[in-house]
Amino acid sequence: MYLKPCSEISEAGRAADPADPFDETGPRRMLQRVGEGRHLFMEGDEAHHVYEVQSGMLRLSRVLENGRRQVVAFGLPGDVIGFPEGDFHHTDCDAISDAVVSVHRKSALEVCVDPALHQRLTKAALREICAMQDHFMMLSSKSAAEKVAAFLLSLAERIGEPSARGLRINIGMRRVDIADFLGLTTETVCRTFTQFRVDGLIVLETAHLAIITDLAGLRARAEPE
Amino acid sequence: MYLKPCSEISEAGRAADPADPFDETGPRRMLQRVGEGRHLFMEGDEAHHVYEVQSGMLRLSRVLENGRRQVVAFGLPGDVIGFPEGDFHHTDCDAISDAVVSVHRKSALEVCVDPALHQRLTKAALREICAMQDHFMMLSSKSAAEKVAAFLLSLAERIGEPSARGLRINIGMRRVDIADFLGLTTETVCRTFTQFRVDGLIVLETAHLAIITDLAGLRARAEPE
DNA sequence: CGCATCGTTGATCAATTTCAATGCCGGTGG
DNA sequence: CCACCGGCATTGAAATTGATCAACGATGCG
Repeated sequence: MYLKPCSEISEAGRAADPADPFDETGPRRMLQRVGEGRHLFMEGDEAHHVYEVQSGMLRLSRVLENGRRQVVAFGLPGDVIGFPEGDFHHTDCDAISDAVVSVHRKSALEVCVDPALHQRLTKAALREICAMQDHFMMLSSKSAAEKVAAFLLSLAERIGEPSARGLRINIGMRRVDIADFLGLTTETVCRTFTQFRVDGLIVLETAHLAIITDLAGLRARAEPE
Repeated sequence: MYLKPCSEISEAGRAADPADPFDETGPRRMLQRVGEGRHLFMEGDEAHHVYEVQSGMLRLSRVLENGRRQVVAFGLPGDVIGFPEGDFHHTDCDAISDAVVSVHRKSALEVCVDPALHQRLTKAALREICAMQDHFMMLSSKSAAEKVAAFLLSLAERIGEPSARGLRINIGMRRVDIADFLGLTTETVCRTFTQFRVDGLIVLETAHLAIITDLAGLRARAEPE
């Protein structure tokens, strides 16, 4: 069982209501903290806001009745999350690590009272569509090695930091999140990490701190043959 | 090889330029025909328009260098397709069957000169995001049977017509399209159709005309266990 | 009628899932 | 301070599934 049933989480697991966000830079910038493990919203919730991730990492996922889970996306700083469909959210969203998001009324997507914000959100929606198409390519990649390599590379592109030994990645999510994101099992993700490690493509300082030591080699693994 | 290389298609495979669409109901409604097999746009093309499908069926896909293909979505009547990212299209789009689309300037997504249209397109973009999340669930479904069942059900929901023997579906796309949409091979799609047929869930009048004779049974196959 | 394209079926094989056990680490309480 | 516990990561062996390779059938078109 990946997630507790909704009833158990109830209000306890929720982040504080955005009605009382802490406010850093004036009314234009309503911020909200989301503690690790807390839900920002859940599938079926009425959608009042969209969110821009400022810091931390969030996880967007859908859960099937039987407990199977698909991680739809990870929300990293700069991402806009919580695009509604109709008046409801269609995914769960919870924080993998303590996060701060800025809150915008959903209506900012529809009407042009704040043209700059509106355009930013619209562009984000289009970027999201494109990113999801990229994700399709990852999901349909036939082999586990291709998926995991592509995943690491996309993560490196977003949050990789150059270091002495190579590109350093702070992998915030757990193996099961990666597995559910890529349509694999945790075991397969693990084995693939190990394979990359013994092949000298990456170094795992800890399970969540990876260094890409052979970028070209990893890129090669992201493609067939 | 699924698709001819770009060079072979060149301009010959393209639909007529939208600069000269036929016009049925005045300037607000610029229509464009896309003959079967013709491309509406290709990955990397500069994006000037977005399109609303009026009739026919289109296919949105991405092709990897090695010829592997992922069908990102099918464009059915009512769908809006061609959402750009930056100034470019990030998928190919071609017609599976003769299609008619109405053409809107890309800018209609950004500025609110025509609020009704703008809102319609924005809603379509959000719907698209949600639909892609549904597609993720299908792609990550572990078994081929689940994928194909879910695919048939979603198709039935969109274009199914009640008939004496059950819900009738005109499957416009070929097996290879379904396979590339679901991350399977044509052989596996075939075998799964056959399995559903011998199990009495569907009847195949022709390869492209299916009737769901046991909706509940098919729904059961779309889920694990 | 023959060719080309697509759909179907069969047999084999490789890959990943599954099931199971062990290791690792941080937190907690005696 | 140390032992224990729970969650997560890792590894191993077996079982299942879908890909692959190959052949054949159906259908439409010149």
